[in-house]
Amino acid sequence: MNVERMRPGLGPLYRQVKQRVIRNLIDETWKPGEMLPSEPRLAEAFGVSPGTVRRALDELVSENLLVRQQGKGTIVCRHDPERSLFHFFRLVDPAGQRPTPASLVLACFRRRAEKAEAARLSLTAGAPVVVIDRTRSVAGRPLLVERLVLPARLFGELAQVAPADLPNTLYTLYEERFGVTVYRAAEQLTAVAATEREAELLAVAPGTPLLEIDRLATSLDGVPVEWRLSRCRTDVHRYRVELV
Amino acid sequence: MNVERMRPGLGPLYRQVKQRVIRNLIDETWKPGEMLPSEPRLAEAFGVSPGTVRRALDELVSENLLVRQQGKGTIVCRHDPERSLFHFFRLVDPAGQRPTPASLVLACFRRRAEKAEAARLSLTAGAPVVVIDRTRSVAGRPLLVERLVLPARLFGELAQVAPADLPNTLYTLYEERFGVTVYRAAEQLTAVAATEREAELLAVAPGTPLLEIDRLATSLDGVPVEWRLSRCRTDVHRYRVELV
DNA sequence: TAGTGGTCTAGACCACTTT
DNA sequence: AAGTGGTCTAGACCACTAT
Repeated sequence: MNVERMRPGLGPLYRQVKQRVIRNLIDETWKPGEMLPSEPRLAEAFGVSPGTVRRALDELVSENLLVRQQGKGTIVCRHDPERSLFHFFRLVDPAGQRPTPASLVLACFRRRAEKAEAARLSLTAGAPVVVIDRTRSVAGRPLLVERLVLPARLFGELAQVAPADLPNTLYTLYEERFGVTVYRAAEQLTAVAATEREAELLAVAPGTPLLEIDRLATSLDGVPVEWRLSRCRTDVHRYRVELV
Repeated sequence: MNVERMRPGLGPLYRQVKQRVIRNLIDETWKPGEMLPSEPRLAEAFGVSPGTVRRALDELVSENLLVRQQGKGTIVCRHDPERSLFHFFRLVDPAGQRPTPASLVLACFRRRAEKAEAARLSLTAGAPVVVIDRTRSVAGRPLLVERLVLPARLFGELAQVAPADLPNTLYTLYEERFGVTVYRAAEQLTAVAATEREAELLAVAPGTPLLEIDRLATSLDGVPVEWRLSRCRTDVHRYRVELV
């Protein structure tokens, strides 16, 4: 086909195809869980060869945005409850297994962003945010306490949800209810001492060392959508990372 | 070529090619820093098409075992001091920059493995190991204290090296002196309280929360080659992870 | 100029799923 | 039987590096 048509110096053709696919994911032309057109069909639609489409999809699969199913087709990744946990939750038990924590929402309300929050979420000072405080437990034992801060522009109605109705795996909710797909996150870990309140919530002595996880999650288009600050007991569970 | 010749049900052809390349890396047919034969040459040698070789090399590049240099060729990754740090060292300063820590070796000796050490390194009970205790500092300020345990079978002579001669980036030494390439590691993080000795070495109060990093490093052939237990101050530096 | 990796195309055959 | 992704091949042209 006519290569010139697609390439005003924007790099390799397969990356342009990849970006067009991502755009279709952002505007929900193809929604999570849905199937994409077949590779030959996409190739024709984009005016490139099947091999080029394949390479674009390869990258998207390796970035966990798509899943291939041999003989069936390619579908848009979904934040099923399992995936949500398996993908971003890095705490494992002594046997290396991921636990299934249960949430207890302590508070869920709307207010203006504090300075640090606005900075972290790239919001203007004082922009409205939704704040969620909760604890998560495994087998009845408290594991962590955390605060989530979200831009109200994206998640405004969240503050009206009854705390008890907030699901355990929020990313599924973000996706199904607000059309926001979290697909990348950066975490920063430090060791801190438990405050009085944290100690009480986690059933440990004040001053106990806790693992603080500071996570900033971004959506498909690179916009920060959630700031999450967790403090975890690590007497049983540990944070696991594979370095390649 | 004759596909049957290479495939007794061992999976895709390009993975068999990949394994053959890895074997050549293990037995040092191609050493770190050296250049591989060109892709057409490899294709001929392996009796497959260039595209298949390319796909095998693609995976090895994405696993950081090879580096491509357009117009020149493909070389075997080397644990340069920078790479060594950039690749496995996850602590960053407040600006997100990786520091260049300086090492101070406290001890380096040989003894029999303790039970936990043998288990972790897949050694028989009481097998000889080399133990290194050291601290690492940034800008004169202590950052972490750590103990490394290595199988003496692989690193026997290490115990005879004068502590002052041990380089800052050990993985370079492992590779150049002992032919051991570390290419994968798993880390487990917990929060712990500083002991008296750690507090002294790190210039903090006893009981200060520290980030404990438990790292098991494995070589090309999947054998554990180093167990490293670090305890870090996180008042300035933080452990950073990207979740994709 | 020759050789290398980087990209793109085109078409074959296989394994799997669906109808 | 038809359609899908998975693999493998073959050859074109480009960008870069060395000489």
